[in-house]
Amino acid sequence: MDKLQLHISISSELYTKDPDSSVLGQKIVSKSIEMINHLGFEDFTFKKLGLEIGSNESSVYRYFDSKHALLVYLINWYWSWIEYKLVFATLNVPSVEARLTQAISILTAEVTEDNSFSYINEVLLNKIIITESSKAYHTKAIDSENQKGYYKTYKRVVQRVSDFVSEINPTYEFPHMLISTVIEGAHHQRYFSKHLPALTDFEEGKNNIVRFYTDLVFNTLSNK
Amino acid sequence: MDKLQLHISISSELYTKDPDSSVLGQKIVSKSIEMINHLGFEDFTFKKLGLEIGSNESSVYRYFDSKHALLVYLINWYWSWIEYKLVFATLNVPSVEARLTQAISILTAEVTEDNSFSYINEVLLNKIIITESSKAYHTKAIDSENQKGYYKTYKRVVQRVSDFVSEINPTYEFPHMLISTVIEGAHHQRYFSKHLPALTDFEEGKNNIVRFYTDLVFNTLSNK
DNA sequence: TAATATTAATAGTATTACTATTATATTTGT
DNA sequence: ACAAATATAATAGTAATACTATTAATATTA
Repeated sequence: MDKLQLHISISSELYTKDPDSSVLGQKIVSKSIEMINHLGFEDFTFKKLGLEIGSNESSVYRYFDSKHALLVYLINWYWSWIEYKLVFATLNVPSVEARLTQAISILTAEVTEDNSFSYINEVLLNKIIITESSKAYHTKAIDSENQKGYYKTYKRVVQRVSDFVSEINPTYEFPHMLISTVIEGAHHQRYFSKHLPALTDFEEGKNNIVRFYTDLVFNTLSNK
Repeated sequence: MDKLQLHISISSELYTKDPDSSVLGQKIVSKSIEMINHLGFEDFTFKKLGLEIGSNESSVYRYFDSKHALLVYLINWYWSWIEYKLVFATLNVPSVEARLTQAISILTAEVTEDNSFSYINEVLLNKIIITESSKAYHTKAIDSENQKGYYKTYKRVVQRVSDFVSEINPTYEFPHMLISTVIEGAHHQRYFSKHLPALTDFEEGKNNIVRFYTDLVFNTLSNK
């Protein structure tokens, strides 16, 4: 899939004006990914973004209602991209076990290469998901936003992988818990490995996070 | 432990003036727990707090440098309290397996009663931990704050329970990952059950979250 | 070319997260 | 009992944030 000109389409509730439809919009998305990484979401502002892209704060507001809305957009882009990778990687794999193994790897591995089929840097976006995404849904407005479909892409990914789990063990009670635990857990472990290593058993180059969650899932499904 | 006049002591880096040392300080802590629950951390301000406790914004600042510092204080109070419960519940339990079962239950169960041995409402505090605590450590200042000991209570709790894991299976590679996955996971599942139920298999009254994580841990430790 | 849409620039607002200063209580040591 | 020290309240102020509104300039398209 490396040089494929893939187009991720994002549903229209997630922006005011489609950022994919203009050069300015693409610059907004592309530069905001860099800046959120660099400054952290709290210190990132539309004013600073406008300055960096040689444009104006008010121009950014025509694409996104708020910086929260921009973060939600980025998160949905990310999960659409993961969903694409998931579908692609499991398309012609006959064994469910192998499909689930692939899926867990995609969900828990660090993103190390920017596939550069677009103006979006997936390596940096993965870092944003790890460090900032929880701020998007830990909000008082969660319920109304959920109704508007702000989190549907994420939910669809969880459902898709939970289906593999249920196919392997149809009587297993907690497929969604298992997969959401794996996804959120892996993100936490990657963050902890850099900042709170006492909470982790991460070791460079040993693929511990992917191994840990893969074993966790298959032990859980095989046992009892 | 119900009516015990337990005193949780919080190390002095975590406040400017010890809130436990005055009526005003206690009111600050007590009221801020209510208000953060009610408003969410973003909309909670020291100005609003001052108003509610019939005092002044600037008075609050003498106890805590910032609202971030107050959140960190509350988180440490919570984990000190959990640590106390952990020690108490496993004190005279001879079997490690039973100690670990107890520990997982304490870490993953919902807090439903305010033990009222102090001015702190543990039920509300548990809700703050679930919805707001990730905002405390997903910060650009994490590394310097970690060095100052802002997260040591949490790390100590993880270590304590990881020790049970290692005692049961000394060759198991990932005791810290396992326990931090359980803790963070359980908090996520409780939040999802209320706001994003598609990510969960929660059912009222069936104790699914505690059961799920207990099974996860013991399957992982017994297998292979 | 005119109409339309897009973008840039400017200005303004309420609120936030503080800091600094001073006045007034309250506590404490002798 | 009284002065000294300390704690608190009140007021004012600041730079920055997260926007909104308006107008002007520039592209695009019909």
